Amino acid sequence: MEKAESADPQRRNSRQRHAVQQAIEQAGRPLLPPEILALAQIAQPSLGIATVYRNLKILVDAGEAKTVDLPGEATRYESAHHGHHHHFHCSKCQQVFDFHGCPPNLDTLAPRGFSVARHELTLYGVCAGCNDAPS
Amino acid sequence: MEKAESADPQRRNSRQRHAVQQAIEQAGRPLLPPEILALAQIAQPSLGIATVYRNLKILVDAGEAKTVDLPGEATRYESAHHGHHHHFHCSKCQQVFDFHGCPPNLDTLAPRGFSVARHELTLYGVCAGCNDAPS
DNA sequence: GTTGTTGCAAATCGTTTGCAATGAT
DNA sequence: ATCATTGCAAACGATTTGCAACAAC
Repeated sequence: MEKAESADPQRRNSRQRHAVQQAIEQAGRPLLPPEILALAQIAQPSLGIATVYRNLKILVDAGEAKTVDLPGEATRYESAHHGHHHHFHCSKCQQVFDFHGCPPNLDTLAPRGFSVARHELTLYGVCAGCNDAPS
Repeated sequence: MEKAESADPQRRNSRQRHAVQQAIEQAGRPLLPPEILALAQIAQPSLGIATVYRNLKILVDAGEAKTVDLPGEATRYESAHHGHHHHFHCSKCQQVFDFHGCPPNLDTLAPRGFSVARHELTLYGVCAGCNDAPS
């Protein structure tokens, strides 16, 4: 029910965490945990999925990574260092694209008394590639 | 991986499906499956959670209901007949609120060549109630 | 009577956690 | 040496599915 800020432990530089971070840092798109596992295992073959999840949580808490949630899909993770952007989900190829820029004055949309800290915008439609494609 | 449009069966008017639909139709906010179960069980006490899920899927496919996905939370369901709106997620009380109105020209944000059919906007912050509350 | 639908329990999927072993400081 | 971190397997919560009984047409 709560965030539990209880004195976080000292962080150590594990090879595993580094491998996980590298994976999401180098990917240009949001990755699923199994994809991250596969990528990170290139550097750390013994890596397990539980450790991937543990480190993803740590990285997200540390502001190094962000979660990307699309309806009906498992949570993806992406670097938090790739600037502010949003996602476009192509209904044809099911791929997720980044796009930059976002509407101004989003905070004025919330009901009075509400304070807006963050927003998430996702566009759905057909990407350029699929718009071209025969069918 | 695919939607499977394979000749859907004839639908019959089961009391259970009706109860599920009534529940989401009458709620003014997105509901969790267990909440829907509880509401629908008022009319159909024998109703089980599996049937709730089965009917939610049917209703969503039929365009009667919509899913509301928030990061880290289970999927909620709401009526598709309550007009266009977006969601505000309070980081304190974890409740989800509807708000109407949305930014103009959202379609111009997508990269060139992309066609925007739909959009989803979620604001995160603290709701009026929690902003007032002592702590 | 046919066949969509139900309820239950078991199964599945994504994610988390207990624990003893391991590694970074 | 200390204590964060790991790998594995078991546990977990949300959702799905097999199946025999049931109900809508």
